[in-house]
Amino acid sequence: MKLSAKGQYGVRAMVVLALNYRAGPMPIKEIAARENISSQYLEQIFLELRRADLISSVRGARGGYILARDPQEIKIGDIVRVLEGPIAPVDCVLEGSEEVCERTGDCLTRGVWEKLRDRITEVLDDISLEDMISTRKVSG
Amino acid sequence: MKLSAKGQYGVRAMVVLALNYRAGPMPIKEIAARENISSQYLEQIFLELRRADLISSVRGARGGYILARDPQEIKIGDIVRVLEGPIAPVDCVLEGSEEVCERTGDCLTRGVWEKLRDRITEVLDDISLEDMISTRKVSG
DNA sequence: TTTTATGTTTAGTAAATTAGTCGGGTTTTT
DNA sequence: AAAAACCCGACTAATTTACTAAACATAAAA
Repeated sequence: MKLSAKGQYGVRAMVVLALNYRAGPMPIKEIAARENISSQYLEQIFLELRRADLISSVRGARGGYILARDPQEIKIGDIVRVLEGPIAPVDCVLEGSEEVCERTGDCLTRGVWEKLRDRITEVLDDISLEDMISTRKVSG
Repeated sequence: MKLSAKGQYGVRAMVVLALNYRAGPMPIKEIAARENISSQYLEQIFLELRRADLISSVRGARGGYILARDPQEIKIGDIVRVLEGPIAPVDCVLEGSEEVCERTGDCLTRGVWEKLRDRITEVLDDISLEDMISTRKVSG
């Protein structure tokens, strides 16, 4: 039930981009230094985020990365799904796919995992980057 | 954000014990066969669950395992914590410990993870084994 | 136009974790 | 005594994680 370092790094880096939004592209090295992340590892993360159209890149000198859209349009869930895959506590309740295991029908555990998945999704899809940078404390 | 196989196996095995509650001890091999789990791996899992006082064992011929208390007294969260450790999407918001990272105060991501941890905890601590075996569908 | 700053991409890899297996115990009941 | 069950430590193969290396492509500035 843990987010991987990759997911955490991704969210932190996206928050930095959100803080820098409208100030032009920000080079990966600057973000990596600020957040104490290996810049080469962050490159790989940004590659995935770019392919998912959450950020866009500007090449060449004075280039860097920018959010692909406004901070309030990007939810934490969007970032997590790109970097960690579909949200689901167990594989048999993967979001999107209606795939089920052979024991469906008499599977007594499925209900809990679905409920858990839905609550996790609710939280992650409710909070945007804008929310994170505009409030010091997200109401519990 | 996935439960490990160990955690899933543990919950499934505990559900079987709940179904068998009051019918005397149930041998590990029977549970393992029924749930398609390696019985030697299940032994390791049961060892942890027993040490955590969630189940108790009866040795000798016709022995086996029984829930240590009533099914409604055992929450899914209890099982998950034993097998997966404290519930937390990221280490800096581990439940119980007030441990914080060096960036506390100006950490913008912390709030989301706390909220997420609390929602996960709510779900897992709300559902008991009794709930799982008495309802086919847990209301979403 | 050369230099340099930056992003792009593929490949590799060491450490950790996971998900078990193996092989023997010991204990208790029949 | 024998059978049925639990107890336990060591080992391991596969997978995942978290990077590193290195070369290349592109764009801007000098």
